[in-house]
Amino acid sequence: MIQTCIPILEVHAMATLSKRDQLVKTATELFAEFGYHATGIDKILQQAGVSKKTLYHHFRSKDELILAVLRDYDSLFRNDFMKQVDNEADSPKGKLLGVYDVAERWFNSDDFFGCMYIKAIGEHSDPKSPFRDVCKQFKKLTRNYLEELCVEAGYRAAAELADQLALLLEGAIVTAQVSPEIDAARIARDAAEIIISAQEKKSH
Amino acid sequence: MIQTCIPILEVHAMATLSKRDQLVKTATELFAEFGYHATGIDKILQQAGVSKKTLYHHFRSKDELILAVLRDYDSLFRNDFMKQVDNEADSPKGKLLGVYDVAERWFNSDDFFGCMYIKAIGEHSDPKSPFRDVCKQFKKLTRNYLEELCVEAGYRAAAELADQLALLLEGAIVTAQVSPEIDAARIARDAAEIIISAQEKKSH
DNA sequence: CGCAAAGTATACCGATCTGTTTCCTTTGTC
DNA sequence: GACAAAGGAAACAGATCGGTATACTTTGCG
Repeated sequence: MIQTCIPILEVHAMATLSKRDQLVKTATELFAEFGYHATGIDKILQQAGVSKKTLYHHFRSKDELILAVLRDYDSLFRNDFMKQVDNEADSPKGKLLGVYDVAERWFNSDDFFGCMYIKAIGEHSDPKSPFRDVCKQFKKLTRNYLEELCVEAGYRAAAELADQLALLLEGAIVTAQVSPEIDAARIARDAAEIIISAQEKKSH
Repeated sequence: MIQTCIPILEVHAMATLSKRDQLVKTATELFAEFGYHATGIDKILQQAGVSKKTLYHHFRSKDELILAVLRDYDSLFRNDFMKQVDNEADSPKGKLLGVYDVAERWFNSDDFFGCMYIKAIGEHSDPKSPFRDVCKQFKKLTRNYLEELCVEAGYRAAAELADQLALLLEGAIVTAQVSPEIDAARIARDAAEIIISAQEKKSH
C-alpha cells in the first residue's frame, strides 16, 4: 500500500503493536493458560518474537511484567465485557441478565482458562503481594458495574443485589473452568433471575 | 508412659503419622498456601522432616504426590465439612443454610488460602491433566451433598437448587480468597435464603 | 541375634529459571 | 550522512528445579 498521508501512517502505527504491548499480550495469553510460575520468561520472549534485552528495557522484572499484564487486562476485559452486555439488551434488567449470556460466550471461547485474577491470587497468596490490590480492584469494579445496572433498573437494595449477582458470576467462572461440561452460566442466570424477581417484589 | 497393652500401642501408632502421611499433610499445607509450581520438593521435605529418598520411595514423582494430596484431601475435607454442617442445625433447611456458616468459619481460619482444586486446575489447565478428574470429582461430590440436603428438605427441584447453591458456595470461596474483607459467606447465605424461599413457594 | 526393609544425609545430574552482559544491527531524526 | 536510541542474538551467571545414586543408620520382626 502506498503511504499517501500522515494519518494513515499513524493509524497503521497504532494497529501494529509496540514491543511492549506485544510482550504484555503474549504474556497475558500464556499466563492465562499455563499460570504465572509455570510460564517462563523465555517462552514469552520466543512466542512474542522479542529479545530478552527488550523485555528488561520495558520491565524491571517478571513480577513487573505480571503487574502490567494484570493492569492492562483490567480495562481491556471490562470494556469489552460491558460493551457486549450493552448490545445484549436494552432494558436495565435485560442487561443484568445479559451479563450471564456474555459470560457463557466467554466460557465457550477457545481462550477461556478461568479468571486471571483468581489465578494470580492462587499463586501469590501473600496479602501484601503487589498483585493483591490489582485483583481486588478488578473484582470491585466488576461488582460496582453490576450495582450500576441494578440502580438503573430501579432496585432499592442495589448494593446487596450486586453483591449476590457478583458472587454468582464468580461461581460460574470457576465452575466453568473446573467442569466445562456444566452449563455454569445458565445456572447462574437462573439463580440471578430468582434473586432479581424477589427484589422486584420487595421494591413494590 | 508405660506401655501396658497392645491396643494402646496401636492407637499411638495410628496417632503418629506415617512418613507418607507426613509428606502428604505437609505438601497439602504448602501447596494450598503457595501453589503447586511455586512449592519445591526440597521445601516439602525440609518442613516434613523427611528425606528425599523416602519421598521417591512412596511416590514416583512430584505429580503423583500432588495427586495423592488431592485425593486424600477430598475425603478429609468433605468429611470434616459435613460433620460440621450436621452440628450446625437439626432441620434439613437449617443444615442447608448452615453450609455457609461453616464456610464462613473456614474462610476466617488462618490456613484458608482458597480452594485447592480450583488452584490445581488454575495451574494445570490441560483438560487431559490427571488432576482434572480429581478436581471435577470433588466439585461433583460437594454439589451432590447439597442435593441430598435439598432432597431431605423435600424440595421438588432439588437438582436445580443444588446447582445454584453450589455456584454460590464456589463464588463465596473465591471472593473470600481474593477479597478477605468482604463477608462472602454472609452474601452467599442471604442469596441462598432467597433462592430456597422461592423454591418453597413453588413446592406448595 | 540377624536380616531385610525403611529411613537419613548428602552429593550429584541435567535441565530450567530469572536476570545480566556483550557485541552487533536496525531505525528514526536532526 | 551522522549519531543516538532501540532492538536482536547469544553467551553467561547463580540459583533452583525434579530426580537419582551412594553410603550409612535405624527399625521391625521372626
